[in-house]
Amino acid sequence: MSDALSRAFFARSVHEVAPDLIGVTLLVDGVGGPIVEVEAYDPTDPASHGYRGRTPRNAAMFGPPGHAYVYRSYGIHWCLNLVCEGVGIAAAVLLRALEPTHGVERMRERRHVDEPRLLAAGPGRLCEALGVTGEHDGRALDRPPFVLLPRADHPEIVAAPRIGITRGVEQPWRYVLKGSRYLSRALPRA
DNA sequence: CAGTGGATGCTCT
DNA sequence: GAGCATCCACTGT
Repeated sequence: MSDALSRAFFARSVHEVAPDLIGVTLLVDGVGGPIVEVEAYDPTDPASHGYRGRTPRNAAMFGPPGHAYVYRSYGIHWCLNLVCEGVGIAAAVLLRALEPTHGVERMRERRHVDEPRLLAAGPGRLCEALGVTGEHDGRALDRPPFVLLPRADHPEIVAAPRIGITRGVEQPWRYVLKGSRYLSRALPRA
């Protein structure tokens, strides 16, 4: 097994970190797998929660890099971001999907679904499968329950427009593992 | 398959 | 009071 990702990994622009996260294995209490889909949200981005300044909800986004930012979506789901850049700068990468490889049985129980394809394909599903909740907001990513393992090989990555937003729609800041069966949605046709 | 609408809670205007 | 970085069930082809 390799060493965990260094803190310096996250102290960079989201536009560098986001594609670098594709293929990185995320585990929460031993449950998870390789990340196959993410979205970048930078400080100048009107679609970002941090765009209008710091609030109680988005405080973790402005905190030190290498920490989690977890928020509630549509009153029902949790969504997990990995904070980048530096203190006082709102920058984070939203995790949208991963390939279930570790603790698959646990994911099935939490999701009440059998098909591997539907276990962690989508930001809300990913959090439910891994047991991520608001309790994880602001927690360091290099300490339990989180584990992040570097990828072995450089994967083929495709950029596309982001999903579910109304502003900043033209930015191709969604990154996916090419050919993955575990995406939240298929890539738009070229 | 595509499209629609409801659930549900919190933040910010 | 509006608007969500969503998911699921249900409708109609």
